[in-house]
Amino acid sequence: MADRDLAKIYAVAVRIPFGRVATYGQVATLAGLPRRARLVGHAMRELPDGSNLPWHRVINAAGKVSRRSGLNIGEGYQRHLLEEEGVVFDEHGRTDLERFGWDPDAPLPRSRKARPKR
DNA sequence: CGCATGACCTACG
DNA sequence: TCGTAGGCCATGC
Repeated sequence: MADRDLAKIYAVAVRIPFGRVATYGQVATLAGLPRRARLVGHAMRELPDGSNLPWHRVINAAGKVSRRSGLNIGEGYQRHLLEEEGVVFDEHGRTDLERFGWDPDAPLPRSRKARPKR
């Protein structure tokens, strides 16, 4: 059922740490849905506004914030939220997945090890 | 039930 | 990095 898959997606999305971003494919894979990145997109689209889910931390594989169909919520709203978390965007509206990309192997990089330096 | 669309991804050039 | 092509699947008409 779709609802069950959506629950997995939400479970993964809520795990995205502060100041980090994850791609649809990544979330889908972590949710146990390798080829269902599109489903993640639909899941986000169906998300209510007052949701506690960090949907703004979910972006596409290109490192850019995806544009919702038809009316978008605002000019760079998602980008603003990410910037508030410390995520930096370049002129192309793209972010560095190498630095801000969420590493499932390093859920909490509170110490050294996974240093997002580059 | 079939067709078109979509907050997408991967592969190839 | 970008453009094109193929694929996946839920949702709406």
